[in-house]
Amino acid sequence: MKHITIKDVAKRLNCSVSTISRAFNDKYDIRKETRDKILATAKEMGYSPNPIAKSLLKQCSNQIGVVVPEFINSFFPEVIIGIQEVFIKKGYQVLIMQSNESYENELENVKAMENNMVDGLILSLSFETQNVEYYENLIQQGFPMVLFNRVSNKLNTHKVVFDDYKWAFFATEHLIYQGYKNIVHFTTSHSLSFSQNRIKGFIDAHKKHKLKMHDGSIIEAGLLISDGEREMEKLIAQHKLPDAIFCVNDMCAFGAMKMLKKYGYKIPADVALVGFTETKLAEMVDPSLTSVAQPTKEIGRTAALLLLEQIESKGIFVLQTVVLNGRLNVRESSVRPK
Amino acid sequence: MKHITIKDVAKRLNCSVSTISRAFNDKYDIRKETRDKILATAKEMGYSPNPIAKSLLKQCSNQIGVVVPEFINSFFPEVIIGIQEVFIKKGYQVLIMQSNESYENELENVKAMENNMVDGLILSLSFETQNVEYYENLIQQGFPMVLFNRVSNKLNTHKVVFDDYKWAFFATEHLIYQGYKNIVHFTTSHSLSFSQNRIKGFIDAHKKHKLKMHDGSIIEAGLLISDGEREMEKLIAQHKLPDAIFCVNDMCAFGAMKMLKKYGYKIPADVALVGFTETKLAEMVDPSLTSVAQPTKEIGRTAALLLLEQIESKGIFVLQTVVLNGRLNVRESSVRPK
DNA sequence: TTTATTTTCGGAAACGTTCTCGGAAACGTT
DNA sequence: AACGTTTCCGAGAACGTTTCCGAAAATAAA
Repeated sequence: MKHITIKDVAKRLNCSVSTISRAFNDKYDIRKETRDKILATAKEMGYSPNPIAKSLLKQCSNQIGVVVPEFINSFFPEVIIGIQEVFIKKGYQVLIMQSNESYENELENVKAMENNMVDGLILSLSFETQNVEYYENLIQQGFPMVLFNRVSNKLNTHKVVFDDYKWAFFATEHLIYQGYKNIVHFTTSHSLSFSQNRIKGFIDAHKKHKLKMHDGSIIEAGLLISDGEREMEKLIAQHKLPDAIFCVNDMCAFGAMKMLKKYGYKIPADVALVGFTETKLAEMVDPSLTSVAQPTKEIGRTAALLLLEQIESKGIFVLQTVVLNGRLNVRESSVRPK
Repeated sequence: MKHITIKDVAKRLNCSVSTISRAFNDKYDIRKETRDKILATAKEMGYSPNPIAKSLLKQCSNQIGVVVPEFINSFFPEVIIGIQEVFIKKGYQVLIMQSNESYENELENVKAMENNMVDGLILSLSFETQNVEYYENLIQQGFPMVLFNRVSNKLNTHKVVFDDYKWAFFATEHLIYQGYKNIVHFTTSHSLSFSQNRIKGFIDAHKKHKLKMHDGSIIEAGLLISDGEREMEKLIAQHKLPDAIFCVNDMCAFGAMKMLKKYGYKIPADVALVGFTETKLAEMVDPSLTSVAQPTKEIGRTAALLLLEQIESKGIFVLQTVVLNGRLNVRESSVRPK
C-alpha cells in the first residue's frame, strides 16, 4: 500500500523533483523531450501527484463541497446531479455530505469540508438550523458559499431559490378557479424559509379572490408521507373535511391521499389535492397528483455556476439571488368534476 | 481567509508547536495545566488542527469514501444513511460521489477517493463497468474495500448482497400460486450481477412448478420508469399481453402500470404486476404494488461494519460475503381476483 | 548534597508537493 | 573572443502537522 511519490520518479530518472513537478504542471521552462520522457515513465510507474500535498501547499483543493439536509426525496439528488454536471467539466470534484436534518451534523459537515480545504461550499440548511453564526463568519472571511432552497436571510451569500410565493399563489388560485372554497394548506415547520413564502402565497390568493380563511386553514403537517397521513386522519376524525388541500410537498400529499382513500373519500370529488416540488410519482398515483414542478437540475447548475464565478473571481463579485421559475402541472387530483 | 495554525497558537503562548500538538492529541507527557491552558486559548483563537496536514503525515484521513452509480432511486441514498450511521459514531467522515452509471466517472471517483487518502472505500459498480482491473490492483495492494449490491465476482473483497435469486424465485412463485401461467420478466442489462440472479430465480420457479416459458418470457427492459413504459407499450402493440409481469424494480413496474392503465387494462385482473427493491411509493400507487423489500439501511450498516473491521484489523481478516434477507410484500397488484 | 529517576518540554525531521531563485549551459551577437 | 540572452534545470524553502530524540527541570533516592 506504498504510494509512489515524486521522489521515486526523480530517483529513477535521476533528475530533481522540481523537474518532475514542472513536467506535470506543464510549465514553460522544461524541454519537451524531458517532459515527455518524465510523463511516460511516471505513467509506467503508476505515479500521480498527491492532491493532499498539493492542497496543503496551495491552500485549496480543487474540490467543492455540497451539504444537503437529506436525500430521501429525489429533490436533492437531482440538484446534486446538476451541480456535478458543471463542476466535473471544470475539473473539480464534488464532495457530498448529508446532515440528516440535524443542525449538529450540518455544522460538523461544514467544518469537515472547510478543513478539507474545499474551494467552495453549496449548502442547503437543515430543518433544525437556527443558528447560522458559524456560516456567517465563514462568509465574512470570504469563503465562497452558495445557498439554495433552504436559505437564511441572515446569510449574505449568493442564493438560488424557487419562487415559492408565486407558485403557491398559483396553485391556490388554481384550486379557487376550480370552484373549491374551503381550502386547507398542509405546511411544514415555519423555520424553513420556503414554507413561509408558500404560506404567504396561499393567503394572498385567498385575499385576491376575497375568500375567507379560518383557524384551521393552515396546518403544520411536515414533509413526510406520515405527516400527511397523520394530519389527514385527524381532519377526518374531527369531521372537518375541507374542499381541497394544498400540500407543502408531494410526499405530504401522498399521505393525505392514502388516508382519504382509506376512508372512502373520492378525490377530487370530495377533496381535491395539490402537491409541490413535483416528484416522478405524481403522475403514477391514482388519481394523478397536480403539483408544482421545480427545475431541480437547473437549480444545481445555477448554484454551481454562481459558486464557480465566486471562486474564480477572487473577491470581486456582485451578490445574486437567482429566482428560478417552475410550472404547475394540473392533473386529475384537482380538476373539479362538473 | 487566513487559517489559524498551530504556530500561531505556539507563538501566542510562547511554547513550541510540539507542546500544542501534544495537548491536542492527549499524550501523556504533558502537564495537565499546560494542556488545559493550551486548549483554552486555542479554542479562543478558533484554532483546530488541519486534517490535510495530518493526512499527509499519517497517510490516512479518517475519511471513508462511498461511490454509487446513481441516487435517483431511493435505494442508494438509504444505503448511504446506514453507512453514515456507523461511521459518524466512530469519528469517520463519509465522502460520497456518484458515477451516474458511467464507468469513466466511477474510475475517476475511485481514484479521487484514493488520492484523498480515504481509509477505505464502499463501492457499488456502475451499469457500464466491465473492466475492474484497477480495483483489483487496489485490493491486492491491501486497500480496504467493500462492494455491495452491484458486485463483481472478479473482485476479491468483502461483499454485501441481497439474495436476489431467492426472492426472485419467491416473487415468481407467488404469481404462480395466484394462478398466473404466462409470466413475463422485465429485466435489466445482464451485466449487472443481480439481474442474472433474478433471472435464475425466475426460471427456477418455473421449473419447480413445471411451467413452460417461451421466447418472450424474459425481456431486457431497464431500471427506469421509461423502460417499463416502452416495453409494456411494445407488448400491448404486439398483442402479446402476458398474465403477469415480474419487474426488475419498482420503477420499471410503475412504467408498465402506467401503460396498462392508459390502454384500459385492469390490474391485476388482466395483468398482474410485481416489483422489486420496494420503494416508498409501492403502497401509494393504485393498485398498490406487490414488491420485494430490501433492508437498505442494514445493507449500508453491514458494509460499513465490514469495512471498519478491515481498516482496524490491519491486514488479518476473513473475507466475507454477507447475504441479507428481505421480504415479499403482497399487495393488490398481484392478488388474482376470484 | 549528590545521584538517579521521572516528568515535561523543545528541536528537528518527515509527509509530498510547488515555486522562487539562482546558476549552468547553449545560443546568438558584435 | 567577449558579452548578453535565452533555455533548462537543481537546491531549498514552504504548507501544517506529528513524533522521535534528547535535554532541562522537577522529584525521589541515596
